[in-house]
Amino acid sequence: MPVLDQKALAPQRWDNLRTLIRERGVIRIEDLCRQLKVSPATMRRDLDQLEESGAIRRVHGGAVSVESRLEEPLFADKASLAAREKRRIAGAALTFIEPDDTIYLDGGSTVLELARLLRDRTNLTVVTNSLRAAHELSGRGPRLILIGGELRRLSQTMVGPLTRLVLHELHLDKAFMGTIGFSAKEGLTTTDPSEAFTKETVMGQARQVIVLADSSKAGKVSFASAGRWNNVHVLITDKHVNKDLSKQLIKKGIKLVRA
Amino acid sequence: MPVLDQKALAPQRWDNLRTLIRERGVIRIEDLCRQLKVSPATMRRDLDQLEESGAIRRVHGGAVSVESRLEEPLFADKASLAAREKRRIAGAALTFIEPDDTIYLDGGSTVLELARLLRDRTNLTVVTNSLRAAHELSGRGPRLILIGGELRRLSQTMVGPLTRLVLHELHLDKAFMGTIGFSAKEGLTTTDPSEAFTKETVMGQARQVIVLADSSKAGKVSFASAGRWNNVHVLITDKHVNKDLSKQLIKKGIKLVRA
DNA sequence: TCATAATCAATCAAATTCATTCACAGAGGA
DNA sequence: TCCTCTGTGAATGAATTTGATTGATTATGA
Repeated sequence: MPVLDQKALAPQRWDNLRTLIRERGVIRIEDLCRQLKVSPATMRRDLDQLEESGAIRRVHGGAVSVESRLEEPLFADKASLAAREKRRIAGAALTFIEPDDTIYLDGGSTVLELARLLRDRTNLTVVTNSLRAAHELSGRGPRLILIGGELRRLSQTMVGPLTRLVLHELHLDKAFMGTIGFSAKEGLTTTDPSEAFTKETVMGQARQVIVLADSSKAGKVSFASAGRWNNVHVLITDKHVNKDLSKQLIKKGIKLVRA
Repeated sequence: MPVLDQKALAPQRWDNLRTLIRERGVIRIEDLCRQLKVSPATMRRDLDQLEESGAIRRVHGGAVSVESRLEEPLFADKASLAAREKRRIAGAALTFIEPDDTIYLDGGSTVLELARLLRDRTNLTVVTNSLRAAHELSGRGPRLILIGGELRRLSQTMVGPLTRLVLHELHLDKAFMGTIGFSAKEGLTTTDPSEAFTKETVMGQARQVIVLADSSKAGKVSFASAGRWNNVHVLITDKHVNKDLSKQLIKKGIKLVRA
């Protein structure tokens, strides 16, 4: 990399910036400032631009290139933010579970937290399409029934038309559902139509439908509709959820729990 | 691994963490702190993040990689006993698999070895009732379909009447079956009637049935009948199997493979 | 079973990094 | 010349990350 002894124009700098970050995978702002001879403020502005264009991802203290294996967008950043909220929400969900219930556990990290809290319960039947929830309860815990289906690797859940077969044979007291997004108008939405199909089948099959979703999901609308509010009985979320949205949901007859 | 005395950015630390844990299988927090030069508090926070993303699993005192299944000592012991034979048998089974096949993988440690050998195959559909096999292929590999059913914890398989539903919808080119025991007279036997029911359903559904069983299973008769020889096409076992038994089986029309 | 030691989660304070605002400099146009 | 516009650097308070401390929880061995 050539050392610049002359102030470079902005587009040149961006080019060098891209190269530097791609080469090193990850680099801290301090180093970039030294190499490109600009102030931290300017560097941050540059990085903002590049992130906007999708070439890099900013992290606290520096930037990582999107090609690098350090970049792990899947669950990591999302989950870390709201991990505690998720546990709180899962805890609140526990109060809905009664002895000898048959409950359904959907995919998603919030519901997974609920699964973890059920490891010592034995007077319970858990039905699930989540491989991760199943794994969590595979050693000990409630009676466990997996619905069949095709594995969707991204979510580690079983989805698609095959899931209908087992579900139609079962009676579910309560279904605990996750979601990618929820909004007053569109209801629950998710990214994958097969996933959505299975969610709707479950919700049609359960006596009580309880949605677990932290406030980061609020207002989000994703690709596939996965259930309207008239099929939902309870929404458990956190305190940061919009007041306006809350009111609208309560008016729709949803019981709202803020954990 | 880059040796910088400069403080590493969080994503770098996470990457090193993932590598360390994957390499060693298990590692305690204390060691991680020393290696990555951070406080235990930070390390715990990092581990929480990685667990949330599914990359690792936390245990008291440290972390284990999700690949290494140290949590099931019972199963591990069994697997190590005749591990080499099992791998040889699984390797021999590979030759029966053709591109674009739809195959069934039963429970048991020998069939699990076969699953491991399929991690890089994508032109394949795998149907299974084994949670372990599913876990083995959950990250990448063939299209994966799980049949539903109740989890039998001892074998980590889905069994019982519910399994029939999905199976009846599918056409299986080859079924690779495990067993507790096999004998010329009684055929395949297993300990649990529900398990036996599912095995028989599968064998009725598959065009070709291939049994994988090392010689320690030979002559054993267990509680529940899980299939007679006229439903079996191939038996893959090892060289130590009794000559007399071999002859009897060949006479029954079984193709015998000694791996 | 109990006691002990190790480990953990929660909280706080310090340090670092960040976003925002403002002022300044130079380029180009009227 | 004056004005505006853009890009830059500096300064501020806000936010994030980190390590230390605490009391609680969990494993281990007698």
